[in-house]
Amino acid sequence: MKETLTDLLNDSLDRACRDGSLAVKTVPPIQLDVPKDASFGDFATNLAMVLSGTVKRPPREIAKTLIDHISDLDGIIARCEIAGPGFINFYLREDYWLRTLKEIDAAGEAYGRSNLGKGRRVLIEFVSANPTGPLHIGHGRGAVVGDALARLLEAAGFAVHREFYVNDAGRQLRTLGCSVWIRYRQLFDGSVPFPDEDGYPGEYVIDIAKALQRRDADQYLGMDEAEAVERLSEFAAERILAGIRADLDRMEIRFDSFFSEKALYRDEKVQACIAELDAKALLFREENGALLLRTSTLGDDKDRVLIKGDGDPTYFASDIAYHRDKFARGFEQLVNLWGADHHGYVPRMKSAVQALGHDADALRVVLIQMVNLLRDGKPVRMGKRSGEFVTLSEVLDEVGNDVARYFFLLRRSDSHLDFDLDLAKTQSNENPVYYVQYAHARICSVFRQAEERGLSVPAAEDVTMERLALPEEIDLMKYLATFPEVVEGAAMAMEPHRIPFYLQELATRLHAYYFKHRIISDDRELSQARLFLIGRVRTVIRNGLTLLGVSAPVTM
RNA sequence: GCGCCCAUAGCUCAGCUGGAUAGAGCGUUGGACUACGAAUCCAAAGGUCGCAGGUUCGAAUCCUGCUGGGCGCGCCA
Repeated sequence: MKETLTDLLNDSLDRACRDGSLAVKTVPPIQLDVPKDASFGDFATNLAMVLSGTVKRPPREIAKTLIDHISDLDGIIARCEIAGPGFINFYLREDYWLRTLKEIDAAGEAYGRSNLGKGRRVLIEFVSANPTGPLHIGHGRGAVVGDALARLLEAAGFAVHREFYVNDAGRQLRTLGCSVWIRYRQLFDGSVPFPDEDGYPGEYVIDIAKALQRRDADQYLGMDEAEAVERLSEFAAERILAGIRADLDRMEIRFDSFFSEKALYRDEKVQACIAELDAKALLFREENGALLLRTSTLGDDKDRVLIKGDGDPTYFASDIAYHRDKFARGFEQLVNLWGADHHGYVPRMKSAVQALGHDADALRVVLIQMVNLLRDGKPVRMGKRSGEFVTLSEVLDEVGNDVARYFFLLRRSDSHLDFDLDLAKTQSNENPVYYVQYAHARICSVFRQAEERGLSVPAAEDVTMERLALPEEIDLMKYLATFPEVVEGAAMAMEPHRIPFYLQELATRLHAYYFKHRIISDDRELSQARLFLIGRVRTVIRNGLTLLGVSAPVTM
């Protein structure tokens, strides 16, 4: 309906220009807002104020002209008012909102979806945790936000591909191999020392060594160290990756592909990428033999090394090759979720994207800030190398998937998050998760009640919807009508947290309505109308929760 | 030293591309179940939107400077 009004305004502006009442050369984008204060109408526009600069006439006068030129053929506007410095406030006919209910009824699960993305292919890369240890809570946040974002983009009409980048080529993996190697030998000879630095001390490494011993006994002991470390690191990475997949599976996060860094080298894609950049004359060599990319001309602070003086490629080189491959696979828009501590890497990667011949905006990076795990109000220490971190799977054991997901999605992803384990575990009103779920369960309960009393809800066209005229009812309908815009906005801004906020507000309105008015009464016609209304609320809550990957329970 | 992010109620945070009297949850205080689930609802108290300038019809939002906090600045990954 926002579009309908926008059209009406555009039309009015057009008409006013033609008959000479307004001299506007360039039409500004029309902005329509839902005012915070309901007394300012259902929608308001600042159009007159925006125009007053170019037209050189007082805003209120322009507003008057615009209103006079509106032709509301469908009769959706009850009245318009000029307010304050020159706002035009629109008051829609109340029965107009009944259309929203029919719309939701007709669309069902599809209500809120749009074709904004026009099927454009998007690759969203997230988690991408190194296969050197189990996922921790920070990874969990990235995983959940990435998944919700993917769902949002799908809802907005994009063709989304979810990818996990596996860093299986770097030094970290070798370090892991060494750690397992030492733990493995310790199983046979307790005097073998574990290094103070440069190793993964975690308990899970010992488990891996034991598993290796169970499978292959002592067959690595006599092996050449380099070869043993190589084979052990592979074994360990596979095993850890399997654990990561199990965690993701548990959160119902599925990837379309796992992309191996090692494969980039194996398939000589890094070399091909460097050759392409070289052909574009974007590379230069320094005295010591290092090869650099001229990123400084593309928005980065300085030029970056692709091949080191010793001949080895940098991580940056393989990363460029990786992104080149993403484009080569036909994705027009790339979305990366990175830990916020990598923010300095963003301009570098964007300049690389430009070097490959794409627009800098073809890559969008969503930064995920740190998570502080709190227990008893105190932060739980989680040194990466201390080995005593709390794993994601332990957190899931404690609080469950719904709660974990909701907590992660409750804040903007680029701000710090305190994850309060005690709060997350309380099954009470202090826990925000249940508020929305309860609204859904409550509606389901009313429907069960209705059924018991032999009350069924007829098809939309047989419901006497005009019986819905209470302020709380109109209010609910208006709010339901904004859901598609909220989804679109959240998708385009890549801010999933807007959805929980919307749902919370919707639940508030539902609870308030429920408390004040009876749904089921002796008035059969009224009862059916009200059931129809809360049925649509249920649809929207369910659709919203689905976008978050949180369940919508029928009972609690 | 340079760069990025943040600063809003006692606490945790929203505030949609600048819009009208800055919102929510928790906490505090006081109310509401013989009717559809009280995991709920209603009400009150609580703010110099870090500070100082600037841009304009209009600024929590944009610009500059400052203060305070987080994080980056490898031929590491």
